[in-house]
Amino acid sequence: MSSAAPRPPAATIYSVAAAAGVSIASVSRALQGSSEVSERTRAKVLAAAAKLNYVPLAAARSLAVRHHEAFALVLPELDGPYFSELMMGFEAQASELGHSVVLLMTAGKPDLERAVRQTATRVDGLAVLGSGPTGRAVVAALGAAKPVLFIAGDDTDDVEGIRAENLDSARDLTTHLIEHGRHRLVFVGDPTAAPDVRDRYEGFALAHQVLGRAPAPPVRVGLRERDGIRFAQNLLAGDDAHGADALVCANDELALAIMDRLTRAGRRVPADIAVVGWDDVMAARYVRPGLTTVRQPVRRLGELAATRLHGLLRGTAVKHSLHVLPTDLVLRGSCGCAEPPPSAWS
Amino acid sequence: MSSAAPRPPAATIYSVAAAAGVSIASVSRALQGSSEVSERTRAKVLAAAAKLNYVPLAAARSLAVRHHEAFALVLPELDGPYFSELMMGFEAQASELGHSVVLLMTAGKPDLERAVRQTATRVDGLAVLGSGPTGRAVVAALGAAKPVLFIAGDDTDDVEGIRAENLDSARDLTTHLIEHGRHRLVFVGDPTAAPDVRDRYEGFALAHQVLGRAPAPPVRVGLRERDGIRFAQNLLAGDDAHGADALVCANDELALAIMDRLTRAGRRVPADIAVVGWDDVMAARYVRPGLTTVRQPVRRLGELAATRLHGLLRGTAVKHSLHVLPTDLVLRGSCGCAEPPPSAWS
DNA sequence: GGGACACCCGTAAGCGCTTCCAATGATGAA
DNA sequence: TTCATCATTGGAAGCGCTTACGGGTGTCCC
Repeated sequence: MSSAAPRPPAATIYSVAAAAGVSIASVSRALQGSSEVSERTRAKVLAAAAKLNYVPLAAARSLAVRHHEAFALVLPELDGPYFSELMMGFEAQASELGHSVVLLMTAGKPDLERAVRQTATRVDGLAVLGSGPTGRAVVAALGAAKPVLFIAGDDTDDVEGIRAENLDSARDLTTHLIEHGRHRLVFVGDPTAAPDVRDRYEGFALAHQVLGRAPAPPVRVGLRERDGIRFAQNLLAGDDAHGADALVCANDELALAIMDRLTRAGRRVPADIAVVGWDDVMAARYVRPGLTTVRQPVRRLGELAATRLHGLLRGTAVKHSLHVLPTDLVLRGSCGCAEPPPSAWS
Repeated sequence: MSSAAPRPPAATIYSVAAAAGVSIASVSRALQGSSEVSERTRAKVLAAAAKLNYVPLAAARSLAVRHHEAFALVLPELDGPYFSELMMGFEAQASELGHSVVLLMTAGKPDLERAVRQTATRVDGLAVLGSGPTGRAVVAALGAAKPVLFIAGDDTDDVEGIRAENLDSARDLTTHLIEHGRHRLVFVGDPTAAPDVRDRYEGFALAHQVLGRAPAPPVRVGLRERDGIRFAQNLLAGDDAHGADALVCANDELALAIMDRLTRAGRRVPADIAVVGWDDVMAARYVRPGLTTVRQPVRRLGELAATRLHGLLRGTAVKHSLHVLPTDLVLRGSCGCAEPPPSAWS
């Protein structure tokens, strides 16, 4: 049922040196592109390395040079375009800077601290999405042993943070809804769940206040599809958001699920009730009406995380200068705007 | 403009040993949970380690134990639920098996071979999505230096492969469409692009052949949104898929984009033309009509990849036993079936 | 009370790589 | 021709950790 893995012993710098007839120092120099080797030697080494299929051992190098050339990205999960984009941006930039990225997912991990520590052993720094439980666990596990960066979280004394703009866009979005003539706006999402959501609700409230209106308290639900379904059921049953004519949802996943349920139950969007979200996920432009939402520069956020970690490591980079990236409103049909024609569709 | 990073010198096993008043061997033993230490010593070591905020150096351990406890996952990109799910499954299982995962994205990388080699230096084995250009590059860069596993690719002499079932589900899906009374089915996708797509077209063809019909040749387009848009335009212009009353698309992204464009142009789905896809992405159940598709056990594919890599490494696991995971048809409205009621909706 | 045995623990030898330092040979100047 | 100079090279130390190996306790039994 099982067959041995007869992998030949891996080539080392010694076997390459022997094959090339030079010292290991020369092999190292030739392979690192140092100028201190003659062309002749370099050629011999390269040939030997190729023949032996030599893959140097990062562990040995790391030990010698005393760093890893690797970053960790720790995410709660990886569902939906937000995480994908973030990760792609991070990986691209890290790679550009010469770093590998090791990934750690925290959802469903029984011993988070252990997982964090194990990851931390092999990287120079970690970027963590959110400063919530995950973020705290990371800091708890690591102390200040390695640089940590919070993405879309609050920055604290010992941890830096970067994030996208939320408050202003929330205010604009809410104001936009009010200008559509909506009177009873309800925010769907839990402001205490994440700084992102907190800021969005704050913007929502602000838009009301400048008009001398009182914002309704938020309906505290999670960010996932299932939370939206539950909320929609409650709304239809008359329990939540009574009489609302506009729903400002904390993200698109929520908004999409709610819109779907409402529509199926005969409510018309946006005629009876407007629905908007955040993130501009792919599905947001496929539903009818298209979902009005806020596009976040998520990829850039990922890139910035890698860049900043790099800076932190090298001691260049101002400490605790929170970076905030701008966002864009994208208006589609669900807020009451005219649906853009197909040709302008993107 | 820049401030130094005054990170104190990291604690090592030596500093912990000194602080605990024991030898480094004892520290190692205590931290590894070896039984060869007294409770007293273990407690002292743990306390010292905690106080010093000790994070052991994986590089040093790797060097000593001669493996990395890490796998690489090599993906072309990370857009959409397919990749996310795959990665989540892979990471979860790898973690379960005590491995870290380092991620390598190949899209947009100028020097792929270099990137692969750099990644390979720090892992015990690599899982690669697809046996196409990316897969070949990996094998080229590595030779047989490390175990490599192709996910959803062809397995070759030196590389193992795992994948989801495609041919049968394609046959079933196609047959289902024919049973709905469709006569002119067209396959949208390029069978030469990936083994996945190849098998899907093969199943498509098979379904025709058993009924004594001749399958139409595939319309060779890519798998992305933009490819779907272009195809839809051609179809509307009468250039491609002339007279088709059913479109079997190589994936959901394509199907969704096509369905959207067609609907906007006044074609009724499924009345005028049925559209089906593969993957069961989130958006597939939000569009109206719901997209009939094939659900792949993508997460399990990721898990299996990690498990198999682990087996390969330990020499347990049969070589070249291609694993094929079963798939499910999920019937929604776009093929002509009655749309399931909300309560049965999932 | 002495020997055998467990049980812990410290010593030291590497793991594969980088890099400082000294040695070598070649080259040019005197 | 001789000596200083330079470009290359090899020797060797050391990065932090694991793990035989052997030595030192304490315990138990005869």
